[in-house]
Amino acid sequence: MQMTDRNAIRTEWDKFSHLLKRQEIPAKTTLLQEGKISKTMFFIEKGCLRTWVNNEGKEITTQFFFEGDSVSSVESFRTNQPSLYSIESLEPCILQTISQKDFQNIIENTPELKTQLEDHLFKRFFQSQQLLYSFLKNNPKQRYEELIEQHPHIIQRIPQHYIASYLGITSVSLSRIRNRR
Amino acid sequence: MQMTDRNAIRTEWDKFSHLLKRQEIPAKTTLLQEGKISKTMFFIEKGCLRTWVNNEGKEITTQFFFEGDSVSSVESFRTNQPSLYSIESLEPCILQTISQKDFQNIIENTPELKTQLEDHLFKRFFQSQQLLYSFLKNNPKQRYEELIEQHPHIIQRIPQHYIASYLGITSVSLSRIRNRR
DNA sequence: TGCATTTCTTTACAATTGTTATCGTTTAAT
DNA sequence: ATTAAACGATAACAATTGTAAAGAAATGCA
Repeated sequence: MQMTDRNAIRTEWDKFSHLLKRQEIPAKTTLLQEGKISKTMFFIEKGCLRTWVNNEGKEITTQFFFEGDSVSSVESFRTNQPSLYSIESLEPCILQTISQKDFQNIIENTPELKTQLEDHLFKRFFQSQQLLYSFLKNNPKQRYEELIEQHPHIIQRIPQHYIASYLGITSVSLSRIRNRR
Repeated sequence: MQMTDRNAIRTEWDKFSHLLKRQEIPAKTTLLQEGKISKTMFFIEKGCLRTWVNNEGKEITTQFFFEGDSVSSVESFRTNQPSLYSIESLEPCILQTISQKDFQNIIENTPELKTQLEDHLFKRFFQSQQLLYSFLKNNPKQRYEELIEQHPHIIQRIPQHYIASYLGITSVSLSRIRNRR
């Protein structure tokens, strides 16, 4: 999964701002390709990103990220294994980036941040589980309504066909759900 | 989510076997009720357990555990929050149990084990994510075939209606999938 | 062994979803 | 401003799933 905890970790990282590099990218820019090893972590200053996996030629979006979020292929970043998903911009973005090497140095030499990172990962784990439960408990319509309730900014900002795959359905089906009743 | 990493953590824990209590329970025994705070971790010596959530009166099984697995409501155990699911035996079991207090003492005083626990949690996080991807990528039939391939012992040992809810479908639908082709 | 419970299958029907395609509309880039 | 690309809605049809009910088969316990 990815890191994303608005304003929580980011503020701590400001102490190491000299290790950050500013980067501007247009929309639809690939920051990490599925199968490659993640060597960079991104902080979103402006814009939004998504992660997605290729499933038999079709793109499935697995997560969205916005201003204040930190994004990387966490497993790949941590274990040097190939990433299971791609990271891509959905809008023109301003990013701050840090290398894996610098990141690991900071973590190893700052116990406080290490603890914070572990707590952060634990929270992400918890959220991932909650999302899984939503698939077990709810049908597509219910998941869509849950998304409206819990993450209205996603509905407002992201094109629907990305949201559809994020919900595990086709864009046709999402359009039907929206225009029912 | 729950801990489960056959023979990995367990062997380390043998050093603290004097803190473990042996417990024998019949099938269908509730070890932790949804909404309660988890104060115990279980190691399965013999038998199997499941975790499940209540969804509008219907039970949805979220995970299965077997010999060598360690089981607790990890989030509840770690944060003292009410558990989101129940833990229940599916067969008569022999368990070894350790209290939250003893567990935390060991973790805090054994850096090696603390690191091991964090790695373990990271792996669980990764698995939880993989499972989520399976829901995004595959239809029920594909998920069932994936389960046969990756966890055949579950198919062999667990009644089908539990497996059905674990796959996010009804037992009727699973029966149909099995008897197609 | 016998009985009760649990488990699995099957049927019929309604509802939902996937697929493919078409067609406006909106958005973005030059 | 014009053109191309992206996006969303809709239709028709096949396939899948949920629901409710009934019954067969397997299991567990007295």
